[in-house]
Amino acid sequence: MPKELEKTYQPQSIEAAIYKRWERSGFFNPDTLPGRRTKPFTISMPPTNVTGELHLGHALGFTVQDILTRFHRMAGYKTLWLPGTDHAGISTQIMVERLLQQEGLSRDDIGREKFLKRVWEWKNKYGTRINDQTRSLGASCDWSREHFTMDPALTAAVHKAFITLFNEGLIYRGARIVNWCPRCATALSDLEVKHIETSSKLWFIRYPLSGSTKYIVVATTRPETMLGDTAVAVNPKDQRYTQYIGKKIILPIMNREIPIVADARVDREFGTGAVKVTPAHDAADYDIGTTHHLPVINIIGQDNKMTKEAGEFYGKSVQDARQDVIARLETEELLEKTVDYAHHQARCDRCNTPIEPLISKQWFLKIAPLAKPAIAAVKSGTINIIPKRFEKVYFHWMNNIRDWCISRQLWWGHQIPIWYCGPERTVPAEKIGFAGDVVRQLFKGKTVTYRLRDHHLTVGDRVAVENSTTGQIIGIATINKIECTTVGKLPLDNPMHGATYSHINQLIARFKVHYPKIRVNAATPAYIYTYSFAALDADHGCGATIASSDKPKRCPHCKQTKFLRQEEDTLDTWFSSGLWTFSTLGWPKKTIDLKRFHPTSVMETSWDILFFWVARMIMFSLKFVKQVPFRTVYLHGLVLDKSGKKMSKSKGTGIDPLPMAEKYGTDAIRLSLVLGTSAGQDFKLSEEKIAGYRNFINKLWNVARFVLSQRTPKAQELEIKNLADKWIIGRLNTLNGAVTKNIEQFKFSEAGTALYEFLWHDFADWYLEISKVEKNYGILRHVLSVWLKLAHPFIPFVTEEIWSRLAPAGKNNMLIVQNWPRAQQEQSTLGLAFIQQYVTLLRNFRAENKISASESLSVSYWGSKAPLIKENERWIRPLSAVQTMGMSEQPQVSGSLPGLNFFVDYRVDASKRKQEVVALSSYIQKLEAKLSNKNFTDRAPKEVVDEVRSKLAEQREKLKKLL
RNA sequence: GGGUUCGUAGCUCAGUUGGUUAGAGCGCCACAUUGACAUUGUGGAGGUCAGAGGUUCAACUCCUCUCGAACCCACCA
Repeated sequence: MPKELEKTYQPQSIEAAIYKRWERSGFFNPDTLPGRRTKPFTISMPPTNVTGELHLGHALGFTVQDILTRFHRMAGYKTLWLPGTDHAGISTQIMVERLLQQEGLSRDDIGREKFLKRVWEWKNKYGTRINDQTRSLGASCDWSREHFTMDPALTAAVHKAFITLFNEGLIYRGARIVNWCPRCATALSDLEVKHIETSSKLWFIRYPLSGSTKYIVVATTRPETMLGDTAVAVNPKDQRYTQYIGKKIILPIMNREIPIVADARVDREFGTGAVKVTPAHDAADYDIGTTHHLPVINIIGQDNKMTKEAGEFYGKSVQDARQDVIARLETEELLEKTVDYAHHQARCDRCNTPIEPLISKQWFLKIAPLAKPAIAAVKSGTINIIPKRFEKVYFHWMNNIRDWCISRQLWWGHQIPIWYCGPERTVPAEKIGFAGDVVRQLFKGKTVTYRLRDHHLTVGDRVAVENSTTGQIIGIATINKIECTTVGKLPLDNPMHGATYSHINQLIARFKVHYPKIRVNAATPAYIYTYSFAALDADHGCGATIASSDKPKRCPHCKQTKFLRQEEDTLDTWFSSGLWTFSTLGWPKKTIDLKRFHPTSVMETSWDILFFWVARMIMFSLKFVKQVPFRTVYLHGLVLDKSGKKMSKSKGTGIDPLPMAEKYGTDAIRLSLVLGTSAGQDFKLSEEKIAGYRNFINKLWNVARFVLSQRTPKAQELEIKNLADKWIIGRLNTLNGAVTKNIEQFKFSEAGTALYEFLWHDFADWYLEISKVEKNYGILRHVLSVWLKLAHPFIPFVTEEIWSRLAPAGKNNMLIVQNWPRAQQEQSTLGLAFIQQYVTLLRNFRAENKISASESLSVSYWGSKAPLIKENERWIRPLSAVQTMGMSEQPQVSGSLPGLNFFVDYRVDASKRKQEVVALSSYIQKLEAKLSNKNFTDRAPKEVVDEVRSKLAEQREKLKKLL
């Protein structure tokens, strides 16, 4: 005998024990699920960042995923929900850096190895905590298959992916302008940069024309970058400036002569129509600089300080340099004016530091070739995105995608599986998918042509120098001068900067061996870059770049061992999570799991990582396993605080899910996250809402208490004995169908709301009350048990607990593995619906006439439906709080329904009745107007017209009785 | 600059392919209450569905515009 239930539901004492029972049962694991299951259902849990603790967004995601998982498990699928955590490179590193900061240390103080040890300690602590929290939210995921993005198996997958892409020439290394976060001291991808509206100023600076007293005025938000200007650009169609195109300007302060170039990208409307061009520190200027072959002068270093190139400002912070430059310009009367200006400033997504665009050597992934099939997969419907409107956003982003900077100068992450043979990290890569550079080099007084295995080199880079005729590495040298001249067209589609015609044939011959896919194209302009080297280091590696997971035994090219050194950069954290759906199933090994569970069924995550993650998974999965990673993407909205802002722990506006779960129960939290919300739509959540669902859970608890308090012989369980039985079974069937359909269509709110309405209103308010009279407790118990199954995906804890007391015990008799109910035959619910209206009218009568409860009422009723009332009088009386009731015709009418009149023996307030007459008349008028409209009767469907007709007749009859 | 979402009862939000006198929860008002449940029950008040046009027999729902709010993307210095 189950011990008696507490008067109110106490989640705290129940949840942990139930979770433990589930976990021990093995039901989370598809391999140990009972029953014959052939069709797989897989969800790959978005790996939780090990940065800290869970927030409500996680709780929402887990809830939706758990609903889907539990539903499919009960519906007979071989169900796998695979959990895991993400190392979250930059975010976690920041957390640990902050921790160190409290100890007065920086990561450089303790070094890479010790720092990583600290991060692992962090990861172990928070990874465990997060998994515990995930358990406490009821997630029915298979912990035996749990993964972490830096597990050895997943690291192997990352290496495999990187090396494959590298060998195919899709990954390359080059010096490009990138988003540099000075605080994190790393490059970032475009996605990791947020644009925040900032009020700033626009400075108008005079640039004197060379050999003239005239000047051109340029406008800038960053006056300090003028030190690195190498041109002024104007729109070629701008009448104001056409005469100056090709002329020179003397750059103030630096006194450097720079050209005026024409470029269509310059907006004539903005500022003065003339733009200062700083290729080294602005992405747009970088592009202009590339077009016009402008020199690139780095005046800002990675430490956010001015470089030697900044002359007298060397060593100053960017902010100080700005003030000093402005002051200098003012004293030289070159500052025309300053105006207030609001613009969007680029900031680091993680630490909010303003981004400094810098040229630095990074690894990039050519992503357009991967994007193409990924676009097709969504376009063809192989992948479905819910809600659909996000498909548009996806297409827009994918169609405009730019190469992805995948290297990070972080310590926490997957170290790039690249090995260099040589002492310097600037030694360029060999197999990088483009032809490379051939340079004429002035060295030791002789002109020799060498080949460099990279382009976009800058002064100060140390490079491996190879004799391109013999292929022999001569040494490692430092570039101290670069010049550029244009020579004409080259026959290769990749920019072969600096190739001379005499070497092209040799090169093609060479590259045909290494890069059989290289294509020939006659339209590429070529330039000769002449690099001068300061010194040659004879003790060197061969400069080869080797892609390898482990340290190679020796350099495959020069066979030396002593110069091998791994690339120090790590990969963007999203590179590894992009492999998540298949790396966690064993890829690159051909595992049974991979075959069975991939593609996964549903990807459930929040819309704000559509690009970061979802898009990348689609691209990588198509690339590496030739399958979509998932069939459906369900995007949930963001949980907002009361004021409609994204919840933030630092601002204290967040609701922490775990104390809430402690206070109100996990089931209540889950309902509050899923009910009244819709896919992709952000929503506000308040504690009051959670409390409301706690009340519902308690209501359920008490319903169960009542049901359990009644003895029921098993045999009579499904015997429909009366009108109410018929009705509740009918309603239950409808509910069953609706819940099933709505979950299948990802309409969780509708499914949950239907469950809520049924339990509280149909079942508790009506059926349960009736059953106190009718005492058909078999049906009562049956309905509750079916309802528990239907509701289990939403509120697993309380349903499992009640189930354990309702059903015979036994491992396989846990609710979590019960078969999903199938809707039974339809039952007519009309009879009871009619009585409900009657009861409501009577209750209404008492309330509106302010008849106190103690006063007893006597009611007579008659009409064609009267026998129906007569049959059920025994429970209608208590429900309507009428003491005496009988079938007999009366001269007066207190109220009526179609086929039923009733009279209450009580003096009533006449004004109430008057109000009702007015309302009824106006409604009747409305219906009449509708029917007298010939257009309506002719064109509207017959059913609609008939409905209006019968309604009108009904209302007219009602009115007649009232008068 | 391009794009998206939202504007429905005091508050938080539902509203499926256009057809019910527009719904729920919370709050409010009135009444009830010792046996499933005060984390309760019964009843009620409260909305010209942001505004203006249009399409239609019929518009909260479709179209256009306007006004508010939020967000995403983008190299206007």
